[in-house]
Amino acid sequence: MAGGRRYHHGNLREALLEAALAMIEERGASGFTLAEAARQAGVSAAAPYRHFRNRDDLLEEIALRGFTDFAARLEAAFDGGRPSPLGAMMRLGRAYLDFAREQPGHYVAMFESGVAVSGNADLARAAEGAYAVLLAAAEALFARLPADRRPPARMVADHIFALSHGVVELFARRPGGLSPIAPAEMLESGVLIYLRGLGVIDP
Amino acid sequence: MAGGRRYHHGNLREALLEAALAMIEERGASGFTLAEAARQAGVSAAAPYRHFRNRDDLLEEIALRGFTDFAARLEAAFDGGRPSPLGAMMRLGRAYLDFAREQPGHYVAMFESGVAVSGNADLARAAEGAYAVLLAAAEALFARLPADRRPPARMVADHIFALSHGVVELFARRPGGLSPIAPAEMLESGVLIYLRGLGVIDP
DNA sequence: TGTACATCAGTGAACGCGCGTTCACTGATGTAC
DNA sequence: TGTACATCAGTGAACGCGCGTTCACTGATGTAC
Repeated sequence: MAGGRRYHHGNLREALLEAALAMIEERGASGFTLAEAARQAGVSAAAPYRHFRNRDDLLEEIALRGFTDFAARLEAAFDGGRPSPLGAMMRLGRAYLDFAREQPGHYVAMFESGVAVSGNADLARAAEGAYAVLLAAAEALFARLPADRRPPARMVADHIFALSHGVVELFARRPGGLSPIAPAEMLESGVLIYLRGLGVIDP
Repeated sequence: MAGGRRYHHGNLREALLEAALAMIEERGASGFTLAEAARQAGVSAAAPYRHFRNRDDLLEEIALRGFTDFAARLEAAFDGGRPSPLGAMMRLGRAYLDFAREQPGHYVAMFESGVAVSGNADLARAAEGAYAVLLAAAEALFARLPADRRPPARMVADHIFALSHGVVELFARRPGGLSPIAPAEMLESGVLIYLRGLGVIDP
């Protein structure tokens, strides 16, 4: 950026995260190496250890940022369930796919890297934050039903989570696409049919 | 097995596949190495090259066998849609989860290893065979509907495929389980709600 | 039944490679006075 | 404004490691006669 190589990089931590992210996008979680990230940032192989305990530490930081951004996007899409819980749920689905498409490296770090979410309190908190939005969206759908006729919100959140993840993994990330149906369309129709089955939408 | 080390292994190809499978189950697709597989089979690191062109070749063979077994299990579960297409579809869901649980190494090689299905004709054929069963099961559901009221079978097959895969990835393979709901129960309820939304089941 | 020989499935050594990580070090920065 | 010094963020060399793959080779097997 600022011309010649200076002894101090100035922003090495961020540069390493960025380089790692690009490598994960291109070659998957196991295709990322600290050595290569250092090389791309223009520093020695030892430099990253001033900013991260080890390789896993950097990977977890990427997953953490991913979950944080993910939760924020879902939260924004949900928007308190306004104007209608159904509309909010459909926005959530779109936001899910948008995130997976726009932040593929983060998505991989979060869900395909084998990172132990439960072994890192910050990570677990951030992941739960994202799940909480899904749960709130499910609950909002049933707010006007009599309490004894509400489906379990957790189950509904899990179903929609699973469907979304499945669409991403099987249909959104393949080169060319395994199916002629566009992922966004596929998730939208799937969720609509599912919600009709729940009795939330009239046939 | 038969006592001392003989010069000829006798069944090296199978032994390597088995060792690789076990490594994939334990450490994921990227955690498998030819060198370690050879070690476990008790042969030199060069021996595998008498049976496989390279590392990818072995991985593809595992994925191929996985898809073949998978298709056969789905076919058996579908059983021509007897006695009812609905019952057959539910059996298909159970067979999907059973396969993922009983053959985790194969499942990983098939869906998480980055193996290029489209780059290997045999593999592509086997994968299509499995998908064809799902498609047939979807079509069978609508056989008695008037043709102009049938949902697109491909879409339905894709939805159910995505939901199944999502359940496996998010809820079936985690230690302890991310959700208190058992995967089998979760997939079953999800498919039932979805099919009700399609109008295939009465409310 | 015995022998010659082609074929096959192994060996062992070597190649080049890149990785994660540690260590004692040093150049740059910023703070106290 | 100037200087001493602590702290910080780099370096470069080295460690031990394991991997995929190739090569010329050799021991075992099985077939033809």
